Amino acid sequence: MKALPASFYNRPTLNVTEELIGKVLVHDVRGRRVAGIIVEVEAYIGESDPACHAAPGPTKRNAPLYGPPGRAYVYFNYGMHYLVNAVTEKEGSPAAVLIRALEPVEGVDTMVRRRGVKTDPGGRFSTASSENRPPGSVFTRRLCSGPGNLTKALAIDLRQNRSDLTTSRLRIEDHGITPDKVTWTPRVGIRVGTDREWRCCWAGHAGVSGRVARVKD
DNA sequence: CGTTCGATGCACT
DNA sequence: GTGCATCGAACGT
Repeated sequence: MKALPASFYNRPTLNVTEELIGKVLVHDVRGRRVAGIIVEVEAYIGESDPACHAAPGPTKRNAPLYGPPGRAYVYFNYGMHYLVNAVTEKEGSPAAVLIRALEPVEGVDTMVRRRGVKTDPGGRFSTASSENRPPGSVFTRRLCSGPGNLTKALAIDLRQNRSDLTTSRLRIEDHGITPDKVTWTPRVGIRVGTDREWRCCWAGHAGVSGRVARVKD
């Protein structure tokens, strides 16, 4: 399956944001392919967006945001989580799309092991009914739900920062999957820039993360 | 169902 | 020293 070309990312970020829903994030580690359908993302656009890491201007950490589109921007947060973004727009225009949730489709056993969760058939990581999923896939709906959870399941860390999503073992592919409908809401887990409705979800999808917007003072 | 809170490390002021 | 683009356990209703 072919990865999306750089031209896909070299466009207005909100267009890329919406069209990433249904695409497939893949990580190949030592020949072990693990993948999930993207069902929830958020846009972070430019130095004028107070929630974007580019808001303070260029720094060592946010440098990938200023780089070429189609690269990964991975950073470490809260002392324990890695978060992965796809860099968008032309070089010099700092913007990216945060990947917040996946529906697991390949390497579920590997994801379960990396997450360290128990596969309790009756519990919260159990299979769930879902339409629009490839036949035969096991849908463990919480396995890759949340930006910190999915990087753990896919073994994404700072080694993948600046990886080329069009050619490297961390890639985003088009499998011809399209959501029936997407929903735009305010972004989640931030204290500033909550007025922008730049979170895009596969409407009604069970894999969307359960986090709620924080109340502003 | 809801809210609160501790874990944990680093970039940035 | 402060504040995170989080998570899940532990509580309250």
